[in-house]
Amino acid sequence: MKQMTSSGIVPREFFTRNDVIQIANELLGKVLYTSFNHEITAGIITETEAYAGVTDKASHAYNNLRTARTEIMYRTGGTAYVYLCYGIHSLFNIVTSVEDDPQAILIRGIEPLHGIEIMKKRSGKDLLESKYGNGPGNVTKLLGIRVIDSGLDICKKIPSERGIWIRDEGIQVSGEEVKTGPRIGIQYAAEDADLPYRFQWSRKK
DNA sequence: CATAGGATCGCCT
DNA sequence: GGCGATCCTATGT
Repeated sequence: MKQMTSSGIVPREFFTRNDVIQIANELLGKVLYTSFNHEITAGIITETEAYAGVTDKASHAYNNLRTARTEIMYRTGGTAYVYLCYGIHSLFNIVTSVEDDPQAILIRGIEPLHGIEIMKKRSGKDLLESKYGNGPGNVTKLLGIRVIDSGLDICKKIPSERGIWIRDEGIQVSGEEVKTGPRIGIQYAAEDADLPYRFQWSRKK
């Protein structure tokens, strides 16, 4: 499908498809941007996990659970869903499918691309190695994403105040560089714990 | 109202 | 490999 608009912003139709597994796979190599207080940072998406809606025991929306927190997951594809994990980390997800079908993708890793100095400041590191973008808590730390950003529309570029968007910059991801496996930290999800819904991209040198 | 536990991370041994 | 940090959410009384 066409994923490139004139601005390069990944459009709504990319996210509203009813196939969260496919979208999680296709997000690898896309570039995730944030603009907070006019500070723009970006990273190449390297790891994702799919959460497959009301029948997925690992999903916050399992069994059609609706609460103040999960209500965001019921919005249209292309909406940001951010929540606090272990009282410490903000985890960033992208809602997929259409309204009232709460599928989502957790972004678990980025390779820092733009705004390196800002990311250094956020991480407290003098040297920003690419591995510092590994892990969902580290993604939000480097990009500055917080729980208050839950509900943002990521299908339009808002380079001021608080904005999140994704661009297709033509980065090629070959299938053989992508590892698929079970999701992390969801042992409670019983028979769904072993589903191969995690996608990791290791770029060849 | 009380309580248990989590889609994690980094430091410690 | 183990563990503490840290607080919101969901559930049950």
